[in-house]
Amino acid sequence: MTTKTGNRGVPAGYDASRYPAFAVTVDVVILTMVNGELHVVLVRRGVAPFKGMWAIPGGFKRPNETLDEAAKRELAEEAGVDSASLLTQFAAYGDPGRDPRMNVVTVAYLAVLRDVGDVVASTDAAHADLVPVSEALDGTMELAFDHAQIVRDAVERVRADLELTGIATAFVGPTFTVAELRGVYEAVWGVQLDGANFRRRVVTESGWVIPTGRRARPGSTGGKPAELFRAGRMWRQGGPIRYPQPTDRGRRNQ
Amino acid sequence: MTTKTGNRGVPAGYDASRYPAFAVTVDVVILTMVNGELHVVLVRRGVAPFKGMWAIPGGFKRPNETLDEAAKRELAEEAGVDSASLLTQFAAYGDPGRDPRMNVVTVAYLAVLRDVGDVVASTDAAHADLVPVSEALDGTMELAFDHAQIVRDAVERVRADLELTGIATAFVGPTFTVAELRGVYEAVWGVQLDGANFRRRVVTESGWVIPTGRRARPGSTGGKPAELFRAGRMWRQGGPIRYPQPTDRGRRNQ
DNA sequence: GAAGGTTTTGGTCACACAGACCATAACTTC
DNA sequence: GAAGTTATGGTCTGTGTGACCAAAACCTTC
Repeated sequence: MTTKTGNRGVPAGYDASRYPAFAVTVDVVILTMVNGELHVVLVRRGVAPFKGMWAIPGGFKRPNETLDEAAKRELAEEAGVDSASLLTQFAAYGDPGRDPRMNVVTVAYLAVLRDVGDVVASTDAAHADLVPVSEALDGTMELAFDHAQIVRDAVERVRADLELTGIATAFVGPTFTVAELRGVYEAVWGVQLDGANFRRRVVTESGWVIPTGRRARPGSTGGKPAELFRAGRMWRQGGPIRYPQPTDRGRRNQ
Repeated sequence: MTTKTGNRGVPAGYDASRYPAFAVTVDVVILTMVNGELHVVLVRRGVAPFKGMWAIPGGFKRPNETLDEAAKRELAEEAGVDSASLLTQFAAYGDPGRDPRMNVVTVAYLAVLRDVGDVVASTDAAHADLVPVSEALDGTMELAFDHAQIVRDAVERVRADLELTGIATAFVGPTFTVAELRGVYEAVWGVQLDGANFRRRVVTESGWVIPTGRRARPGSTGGKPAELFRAGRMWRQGGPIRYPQPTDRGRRNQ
């Protein structure tokens, strides 16, 4: 490895100080399902700039870590989460002036958590909060930097990945009911799916869900107790559900 | 905009020099169709490190330009291309040691060109070359930095985008034949598609292709001259062709 | 404990679509 | 002309999807 002190083998034109220096940050959009609605983890900024405004967790990348490692570290430090079901990079932002202090290029990650009822409580800083994405993006909440755009892009990514990857299973626990899984699709896409058709798709074709034999306790509103499943291997190669195409056929109840 | 000299409004903790400095580069994977095969534009590095090896075009981001602008500039400077049909960011790479000189984070872009028969000739540096991606990735060509992985990721992205976006039309000219368009899918996916079924899909349903009334001159091998089409508006909302699902039904000729 | 409401879960039906497969038209070269 | 090649239009069949119905198994309330 060539060190900065020794110039051997490196021509004179390659003086590192000649090239513009940037700070590189990693920001993590943490999404999860709460009460059948998509939520995002936001923190309150305690320092300028944008002091007191909401922001997504993030921080500076260190020279000796990869981008993925930095994202994992920030996830743990700022949101108090040890391991997410899913952590993927999805975009980079580098507009001049996006940070008033200096030139900052940020790499954005998408994290999906399951069952984060205690995340808000467990974070030691106690400044992290779960906010519905609808509220975070409807303009009433002012987000720091270009974080509103970053959250928008993350949600857009999830919507697309729902068809292409097994990201839906990252929103639910290790065991789950069919209705729970369907709720993920309905919340992220903002649609209503037929429960019977959804079940047929994932439970009839083998490989998507594996029955555990146990049943979930019905909610306070009653109903037949649902079977509990584990995620199968097929989720590695995509998702079983496609975004519903509007048909002009039977639209009886409308 | 806050300058580095004045510290007004910024707390003492925010000394920019305290945070690790990175160089930020933008690299562009330029893909195009040549002779029914997917090709990538590579340049020979004239300077260390990796002098003499192949690399994808790229360069340092300037502080006063956005990432998208930097990509457009590099596309013009290094490959001699004024405007690509498509230029999208798709990943960022920041592993420590990926550049032996210093800490470099690179943002990778995917560019798709149509009709680049003269690109290689027109580039003033005359060091750009069109290489089949199969050759670029089969291990015989040594690519600088982590550029082999970047090209792999770009191709993977194109494969997925073929179903989701109108990226297929970026590979063909402003007017094209159905067979030309089908060739894009066959080359990128590495599959054989039935010509009749493909035509029915894109030409029967309106909005995908618009007939121009003209016909293309048949190739030297003969055949009925094909109709020339323009791309319709539907490509904005996705692609009409899905990756073929292997069926176990009629496999007569095999 | 009976009644009514709710959720799960299994089934049917019809339509659209995708893939396989001809068949014909319109060009090329030999 | 004859033979080969490509484009283009058509048919057919199995599969999948969406809409819908109905029974099963729980809850709460009277």
